[in-house]
Amino acid sequence: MANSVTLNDVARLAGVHPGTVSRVLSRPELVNSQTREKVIKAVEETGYVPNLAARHLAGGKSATIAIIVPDIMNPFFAAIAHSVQYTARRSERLVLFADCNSSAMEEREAIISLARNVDGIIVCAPVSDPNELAKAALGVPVVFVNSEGGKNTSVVIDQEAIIKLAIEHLMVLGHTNIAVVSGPRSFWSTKIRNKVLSNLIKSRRELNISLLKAVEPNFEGGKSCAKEIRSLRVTAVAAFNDLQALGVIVGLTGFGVGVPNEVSVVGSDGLPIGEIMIPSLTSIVAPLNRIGEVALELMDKRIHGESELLVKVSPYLIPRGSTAPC
Amino acid sequence: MANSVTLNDVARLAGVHPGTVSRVLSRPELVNSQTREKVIKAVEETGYVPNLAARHLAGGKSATIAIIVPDIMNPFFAAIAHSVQYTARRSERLVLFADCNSSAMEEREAIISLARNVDGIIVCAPVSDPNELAKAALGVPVVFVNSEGGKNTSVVIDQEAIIKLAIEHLMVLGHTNIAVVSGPRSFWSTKIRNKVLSNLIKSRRELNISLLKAVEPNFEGGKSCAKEIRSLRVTAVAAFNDLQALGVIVGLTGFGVGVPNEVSVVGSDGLPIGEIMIPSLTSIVAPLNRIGEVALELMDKRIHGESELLVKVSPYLIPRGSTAPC
DNA sequence: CTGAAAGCGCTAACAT
DNA sequence: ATGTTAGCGCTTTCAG
Repeated sequence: MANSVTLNDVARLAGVHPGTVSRVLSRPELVNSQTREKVIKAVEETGYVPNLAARHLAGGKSATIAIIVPDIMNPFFAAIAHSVQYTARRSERLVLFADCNSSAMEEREAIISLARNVDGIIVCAPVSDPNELAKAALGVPVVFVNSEGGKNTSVVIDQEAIIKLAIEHLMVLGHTNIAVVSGPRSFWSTKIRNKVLSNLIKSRRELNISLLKAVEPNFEGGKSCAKEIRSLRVTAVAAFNDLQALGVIVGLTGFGVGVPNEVSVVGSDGLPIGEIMIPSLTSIVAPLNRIGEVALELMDKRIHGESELLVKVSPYLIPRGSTAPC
Repeated sequence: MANSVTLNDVARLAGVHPGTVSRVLSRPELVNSQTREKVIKAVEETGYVPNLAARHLAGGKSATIAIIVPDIMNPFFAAIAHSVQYTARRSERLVLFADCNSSAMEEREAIISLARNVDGIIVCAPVSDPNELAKAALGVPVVFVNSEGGKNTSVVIDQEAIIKLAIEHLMVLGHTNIAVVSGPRSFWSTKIRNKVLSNLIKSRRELNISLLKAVEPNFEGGKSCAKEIRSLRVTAVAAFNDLQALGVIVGLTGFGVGVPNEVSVVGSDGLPIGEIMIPSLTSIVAPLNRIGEVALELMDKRIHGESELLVKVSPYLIPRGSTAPC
């Protein structure tokens, strides 16, 4: 489309062969500095922008990566998408994005239609089996976020640390009767957390931890637990994530249970909303802006044949208004 | 990359010429039904997925569009991005996404680097001059969301309706002393709304509307207005958007001013958070899921040479807990 | 209705 | 250090 300037136009203007222009753009050190200057000048004068399709076809690299998220409206994934796009731009790569509506089918379709057209795919919190997804990518590097296992490459938020930080924080405040709200059974993170919790329950007999049934990791899910939490007579709750924590707080408040006066609540993710709600939310912050960086590093390593399979990023706790001494 | 199946492979398997396979894929009606069946079978057996780069190069269409947003973490834009991507997928188009951090420079750079590689660009709430941006796109169709003017194609949320719905709702509740919080001066929507407001102030002498100074369209911006609002002794506030409304409510509450008992607050955008906060937020809902649809329709029309320049989508009011009779 | 052939804009060997 | 050449995988004329 449009009156686009091609590499040939630049070559003509600079009085060199197209191959030379290509070289200046990809490996300038191979070109005589005078020639290089001429070419660069011509590029600037013409406003030349490379045609990625042609590059892809000729060179085998698309300079494009894809990110697949279950739901871009979820601030957790929006933050990851932001981080991926920010990092990709620094290395002059474009980002294709697909929102699969938490549907396994759409996720699979997205992988298939993207694989041939990108240099790598980042899949956030996959809803289908990662091994299957990796297979569907037909050799294109896939990096998973918050998922782990098989021969896959992953960057995950350290789930064990999340649990430990939350429980420890509550213990320091004197809480021993604690309810833990569970995320969906299908989530990788839920599985890990539940494992860690059962160990904790065994090893720390002074604690009385009630693991609640699995609910959706959102406001409604949290709110739906409020009744059970009240009847449990615990003094503290650790929610699966911030949205759920918010639901728990609203639910408890609705039953006349004060937060943090009567019950302390700790969330997870460190979403911006936790800062502004009342009470503000104590949360285990996941450094989401690092996820994109790490994911792209891992992708590059995989492209170059390395095989660092797993990076855990460490969360940290921000104490705020929703937790108080027992 | 990978052991990808090409169109030639399919042709060989089906025992036809590659050109025929291409035809089956693009204009099946031109092909004998028996041949077509053979080809389709071969496509399925091989799991052939077209190489978009090659298609783009040969056919001039990339089957890819781009969306540029100021900030994907803002749920308003996340919703639009979701809608665009959902619509694009139905017509088998991929979506490149760029988050320009509300920076005019990054916005411009994004347009330039994307233009050559997509069939069209959607720019949400442009921070730089739309005419300049359209020029930078070098003939690639650009559709603006919430921006208007020049010869550009836009889809906008009817700003006049937003103001009128908000004010009318408050009037019906008996409010006559109303503060209106303003968005950033640079926003197209701010300009429109302020114009509508000054007309309203002139024509409705029974109303006492105070137009507050411009603040950021987020929680902090809203909160920073609370003091002035209190001193104004109004009974109602119309915020620029929901995030701001939330800030106003938190700020007022902090000063001991009850919402909605003493002051009613109405927001705009209809974000999910308005539903769950306490009090829940009366808001002017923008049908964001329609934006993507409309934007892509307009883009297609522009590609086919039509020139429908502007579509306004209509917002509607959802009354909730943050507004009450005066 | 289908085969043949040219070429989209670029890169990467190879040749000089 | 630069020019030359042969495609990358596909669409699209043009013939037949």
